[in-house]
Amino acid sequence: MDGNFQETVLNLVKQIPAGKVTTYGEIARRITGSVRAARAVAQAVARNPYPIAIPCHRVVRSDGDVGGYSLGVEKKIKLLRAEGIEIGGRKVLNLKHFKIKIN
DNA sequence: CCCATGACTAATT
DNA sequence: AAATTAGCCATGG
Repeated sequence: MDGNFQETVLNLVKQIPAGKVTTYGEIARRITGSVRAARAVAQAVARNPYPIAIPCHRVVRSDGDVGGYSLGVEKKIKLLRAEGIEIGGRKVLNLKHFKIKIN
């Protein structure tokens, strides 16, 4: 198979440290050079086979909304809170503060 | 190759 | 500030 895109996405996600987050768009930008593939990135992480080992719960929306999660949004919020990320409603507070760029 | 789908985004209302 | 809308792109049928 040639599914290099998903593989690349998951490899980048693996590099996000606990207590930090990034956005679908940032990952897209890192891979394609533009934010336009953000939706494709979401597709890739949505099929993440190992949700805990590969911390896709640390990928959120650009507007601060936590976005979705294969094991349920509530679960995603719990995981993020457990890592010290503050969340109000469905949004990450101070996103700017926790957001990081990937190498 | 065409068409539908979705864990998105930026802009507009 | 919340809701809508159009645009985009990697998959899978």
